[in-house]
Amino acid sequence: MGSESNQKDTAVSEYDPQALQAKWQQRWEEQDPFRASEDAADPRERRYMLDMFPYPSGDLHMGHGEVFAIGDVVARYWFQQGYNVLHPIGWDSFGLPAENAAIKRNAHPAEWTYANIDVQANSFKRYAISFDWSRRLHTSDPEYYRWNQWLFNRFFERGLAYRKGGLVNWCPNDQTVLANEQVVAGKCERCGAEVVRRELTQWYFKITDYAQRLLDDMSQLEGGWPERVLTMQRNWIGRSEGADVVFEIEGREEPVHVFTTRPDTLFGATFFVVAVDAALADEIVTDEHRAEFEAYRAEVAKLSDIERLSTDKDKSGVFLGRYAINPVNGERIPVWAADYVLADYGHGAIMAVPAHDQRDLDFALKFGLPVQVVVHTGLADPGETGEATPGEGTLVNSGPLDGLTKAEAIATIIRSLETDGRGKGAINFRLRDWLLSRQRFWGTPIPIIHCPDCGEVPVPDDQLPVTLPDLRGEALAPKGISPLAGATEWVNVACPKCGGAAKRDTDTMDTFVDSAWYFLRYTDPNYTDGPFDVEKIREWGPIDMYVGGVEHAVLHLLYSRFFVKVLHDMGMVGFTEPFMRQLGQGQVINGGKAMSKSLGNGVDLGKQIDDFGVDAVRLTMLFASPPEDDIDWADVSPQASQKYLARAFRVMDEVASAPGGDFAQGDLALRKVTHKTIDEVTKLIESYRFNVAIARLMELTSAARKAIDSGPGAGDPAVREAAESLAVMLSLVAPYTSEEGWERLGRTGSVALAGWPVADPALLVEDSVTAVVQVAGKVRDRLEVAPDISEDDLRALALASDKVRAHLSGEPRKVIVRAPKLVNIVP
RNA sequence: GCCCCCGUAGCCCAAUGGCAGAGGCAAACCCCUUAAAAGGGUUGUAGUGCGGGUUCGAAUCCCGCCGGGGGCACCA
Repeated sequence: MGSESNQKDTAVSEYDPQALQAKWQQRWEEQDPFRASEDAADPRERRYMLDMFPYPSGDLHMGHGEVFAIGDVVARYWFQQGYNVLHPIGWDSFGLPAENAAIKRNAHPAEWTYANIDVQANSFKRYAISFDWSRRLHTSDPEYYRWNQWLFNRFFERGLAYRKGGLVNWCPNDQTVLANEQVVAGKCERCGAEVVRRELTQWYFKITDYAQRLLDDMSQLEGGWPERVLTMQRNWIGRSEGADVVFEIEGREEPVHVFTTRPDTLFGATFFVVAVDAALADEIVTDEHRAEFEAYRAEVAKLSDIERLSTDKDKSGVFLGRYAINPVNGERIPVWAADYVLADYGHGAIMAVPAHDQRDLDFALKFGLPVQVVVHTGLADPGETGEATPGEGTLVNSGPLDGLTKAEAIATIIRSLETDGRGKGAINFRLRDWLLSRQRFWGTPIPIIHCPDCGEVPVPDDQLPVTLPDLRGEALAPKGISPLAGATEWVNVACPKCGGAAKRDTDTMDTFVDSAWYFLRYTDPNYTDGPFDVEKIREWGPIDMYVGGVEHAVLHLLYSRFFVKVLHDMGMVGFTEPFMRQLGQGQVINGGKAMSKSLGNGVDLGKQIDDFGVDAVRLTMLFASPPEDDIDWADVSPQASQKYLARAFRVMDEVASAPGGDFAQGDLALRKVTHKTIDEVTKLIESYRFNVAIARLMELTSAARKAIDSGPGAGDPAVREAAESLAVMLSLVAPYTSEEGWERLGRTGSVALAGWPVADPALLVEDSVTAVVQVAGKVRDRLEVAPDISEDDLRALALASDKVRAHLSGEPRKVIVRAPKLVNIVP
């Protein structure tokens, strides 16, 4: 090939992203290059890369664009490294939006759902994500949700699924109950409506049985999960250590337990508080006080959660006319009902120690209850100041505890309580059981039949799945009870046990049940003998990398961890944690704000792709910032990304040597750049620092550009080496550009499976390095030295420098040498 | 109120105890062009939010503030 520019101009092709997409998407469709192998004889090590599966709310949006780009880099890197990679995709396709759409269009939720899934699947294919499409699943398929029901039955058998009545969170907008985790600051996590409390009988999973293990097993995740997510889970589980103390209530046979983290302050308990909505309050209130109590209870019930839980709200409560007996000193203390004590934490009742607890003090001062100091902290009397003293100190007014420190007193009193049978050391969790019933249609029917004679009877496994009846349009409108209740024919069945007339449970499961185990089914989504093939999970699990949004830090991730522990106890999986590593990506925002319809600042992923091409959009997402940071689309330039890709493409396209040449004959300077880049990019990808990795690829591209234009020229083997390495490394980010470049380089087969380049250590060694010589921290000279120079030699060289000596008068006090890069002389 | 993370150039971000700048955007200038676009190239600007401290040496470690973000929040 000649070097005349006119000849070059005709040879160089235009970089046309849309044309490349059409060409290569079709080839990949034919070649199916990312299929995971189940062949037991396949010697490749297995890796499981999982993206949080999408909800089919419409087409893919910018957030999907980011999260799947990140996951795809990891998966494609592993493919290049020669692993047998499982990188599946499916849809979390049960849920409310489908139902709302169906009501509006007088249609079935499935129509909207599966139409959206098709749209998203096509977008994923265009977006060039390296999925194994053969493992696709949808949670709304009866063949999927049948296994939700099967698992429910197993949980039920083990006492881990149970029904109980109680106050629950109710979303008046969605007309359904919510789990604790789905209530954020008193509002519905999904729609933002203010949540109210309702008395309902509902199904729960007993996640609290696993609270301690959920906490303990986090040690397996340290270093693999973002610290932030682990902290959030710890907060959510909320373990506290203390004691259970038994109080007699005058006139009640059964004593009452309270949980306290401060048993040392037991002598300072001057009153007793029961949660106003606890059954105990209703039971023990005297006739004399009942009217007042009921009025108060009604008033509290009217408050929204937000008002009720607001910290700066005035304390309120009523005296119940009863007295409790302090077990350590026999004192009679009045029993009050108040809303600052929660019915569903601890035992729904507390001993109040106003001197050392601010909440109790506020209450005591408001109602004129006594304040008794039992820990001398050196601070002023809380009864005078209104400031409780919860800190360390010496016990006083506490009989046998006097003179002890807080820690000593806690240990002593617990021992003493245990001896007397009046209490014991105890641990309490903030975590509540997982409420899983939902009064909505588009979900998994709870496989229980209510029989007047046999009670709650699970639908036998061989009769699963309990499929949804065919309801559509108006029949799905929220009425406060499940739409399934209206399907009379469906509801009325024979009891599986006695054959008598019975009714199906009409609630459906929280969709978080669907997502709590879907990753296990990817190993064989068509498996018919169980939710997943135990043998295949042994091969693939646990998941090596899980990529998704931090918004699921407690919900989905906690539930999945719980499920896997139960499955472990059932002997179905060999591990106790599902996700060994987790990468939580930030959000894509625009102009400093979350994208929203009301703000009118939405950016459409499809439009971005139309304008700049898939590769440029992916590159922009990954180059903008570290994965976990938010990306402000107003700060980035997909246009610039496209320009870079065109530049990279031209380098590959202009290589003038034939494939298979001897790189060793190539220009040494460029070869060193190439190998240094390979080395650094490898480390950067492995530490998920994709933005920096891309910067290195840009440098390599510039170096190759220079070599072509003003160096050894396009025919030099080093230029080919640089371009081929670039094509492979860039393929993680920009698969279309790389495929085309690879083909232009005369290479055959998909670049995606070409194999990751390996840096030659011999080419990573520098001939010389610049050593900086500082005097009192200021740079005074630079020396070119051998990289393996000894400390002594470098010290001698530095001290011999004229520029250095000019700043020295006499002998230096100290010389610090860090060969080969730095000498600091302290005069 | 408590806990965590983050403040580096006009902007997005590198540098994890050793020369503050790798990369990009924007800006300015040059080459190419009849011209423009495209393309190629060159260049600056910050002393790291503020104040202390540790150290031969601090963006980096420690303490206290300021600003931004997040989590928990009447959990006994």
